[in-house]
Amino acid sequence: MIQSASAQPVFRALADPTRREIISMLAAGARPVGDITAAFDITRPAIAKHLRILEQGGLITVEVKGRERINRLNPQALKTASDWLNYFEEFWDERLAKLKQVVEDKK
Amino acid sequence: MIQSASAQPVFRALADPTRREIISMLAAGARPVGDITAAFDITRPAIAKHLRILEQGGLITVEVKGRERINRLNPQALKTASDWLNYFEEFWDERLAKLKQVVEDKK
DNA sequence: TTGACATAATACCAAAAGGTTTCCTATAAA
DNA sequence: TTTATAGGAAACCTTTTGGTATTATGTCAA
Repeated sequence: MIQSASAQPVFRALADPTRREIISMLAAGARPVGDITAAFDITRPAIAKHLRILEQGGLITVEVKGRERINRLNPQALKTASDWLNYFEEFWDERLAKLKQVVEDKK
Repeated sequence: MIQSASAQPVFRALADPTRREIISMLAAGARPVGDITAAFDITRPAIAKHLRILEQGGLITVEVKGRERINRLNPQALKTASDWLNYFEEFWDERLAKLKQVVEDKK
């Protein structure tokens, strides 16, 4: 299969539940670091580390605005992971699997 | 959003590149531990650990057959991760985003 | 029944991950 | 022009991760 070269930082970013929650949060709108920190029980430096990993995976972009850093979801990066998984769609989708079977039987 | 309770072991399993390669390999057919080990540059115990993590994530099932352990892909588990990601589809799919815009404008 | 084979189990190690506290810097506001 | 606010940076700690080597176990085959 075509193994996307940039899949690793994306899957790495998605591996942590806190980071996935941050993604869900940012889907509702861009937020500064402080807002995000307020929604969790961990310290700001911990959130900052998660944000950096999300940024490395291309999942968020950061816009510096005065003394704030606005974190914005970049959903295109999620597509990288989705594409990888969807390659296996034929294996889990029964309809597709049966169609495949019919096609192969006709050969 | 509906946060699937079982998403964590799946995303955890997907986080490692070796494990994703194993998944790709098993998509072509079930394989015993030795076969999988032969395809990588790491030792059998290392592969065995990866397989256990894949099993914990529900991504593979294991069938003991004599002295062999046949590892079989369980693609349904991949769907768990895919579903999570597809929740955000509207954010990355321009067509959908525009449709959403039209619907919201009509309100 | 005696090897050879497929794999598990255990003990161990180094590095990475996830967190904390403390201190520093830049911007906004009084 | 102080002072409060938003956030970064560094140092440190503990647990998890990904790997190793070694030893043990059950099964097939000569």
